[in-house]
Amino acid sequence: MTASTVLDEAELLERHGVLPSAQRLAIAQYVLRTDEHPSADQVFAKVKRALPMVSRATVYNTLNLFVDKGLLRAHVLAEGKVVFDPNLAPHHHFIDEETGAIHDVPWSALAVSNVDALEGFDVHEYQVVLRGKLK
Amino acid sequence: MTASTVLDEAELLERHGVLPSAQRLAIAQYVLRTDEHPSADQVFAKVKRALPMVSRATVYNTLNLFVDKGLLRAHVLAEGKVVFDPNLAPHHHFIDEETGAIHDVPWSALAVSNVDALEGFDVHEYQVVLRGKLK
DNA sequence: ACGGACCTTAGACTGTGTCTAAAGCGAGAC
DNA sequence: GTCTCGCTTTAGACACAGTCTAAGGTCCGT
Ligand SMILES: [Mn+2]
Ligand SMILES: [Mn+2]
Ligand SMILES: [Zn+2]
Ligand SMILES: [Zn+2]
Repeated sequence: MTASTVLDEAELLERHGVLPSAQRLAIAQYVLRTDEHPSADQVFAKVKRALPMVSRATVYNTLNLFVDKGLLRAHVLAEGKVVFDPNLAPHHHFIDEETGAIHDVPWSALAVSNVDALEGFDVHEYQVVLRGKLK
Repeated sequence: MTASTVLDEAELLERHGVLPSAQRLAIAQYVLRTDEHPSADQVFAKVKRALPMVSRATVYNTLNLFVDKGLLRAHVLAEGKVVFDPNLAPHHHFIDEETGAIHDVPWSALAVSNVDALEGFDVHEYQVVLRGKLK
């Protein structure tokens, strides 16, 4: 994986109009592959292990750039932090009330009816947000 | 309304185990009747008009107390602020992407199927969060 | 080499929410 | 009527997420 992974990440960034740099690649290699829904400061902590001199501002700038360029989505699902999600397909979220962990729920696992018929609202996107404990 | 409204609020607080004070009543009279989904600092701004000496700490303490006592629900629907909602019945939320305004969507307006059959998740509550523009 | 565009950096700054320590208040006890 | 004790309120300090600024670094094209 290693060498070809980095090349693939560079290509992916370029295809989305993002010039690859060492910092952007290090951030991409973690955040575009995780299923942890990390916050910006969690990304910062992870990336510092691979690239100790990276700055907090660069991590925030890069995550926001990735969102703008369509490489990542940002979600607000709990108090106090935005989380980043490389899963670009529509899906729902389950939040473990005991740990705060966020789990993806496939779009096909649930069905929401009547969205198009809602009076007065022109809905661009929606998701079901579920809370509970793991079974 | 006015005089009997205050009495009703005091009774409501007492029934939920909250000792009524002038500050708590002033906060209750706004936040338990609004449909604006205000943030704590929006509540603070409103309540200061009626009770100019009220402190920010009291507003935060009181809103959290109301949530603990089941008079209010707190929601995190956008970055950077918790909003408070006196509508205790299950319902969904539509967020106007242009203004950030939050609108209630009645539970009966949508139907979510298959929640109970989700593998691995013991769901305690859920809601649909919709974003778009007003029609 | 040089210039210029773009990127990264440290740290200051802002806004939301919590905590602390001291003062205020009010319903009984006397 | 005053005391007292628990509860409430207050101002401001504090903690943390996120943004901004100003300065310096990097990468190319010439
Ligand atoms: Mn952002
Ligand atoms: Mn809270
Ligand atoms: Zn997700
Ligand atoms: Zn609501």
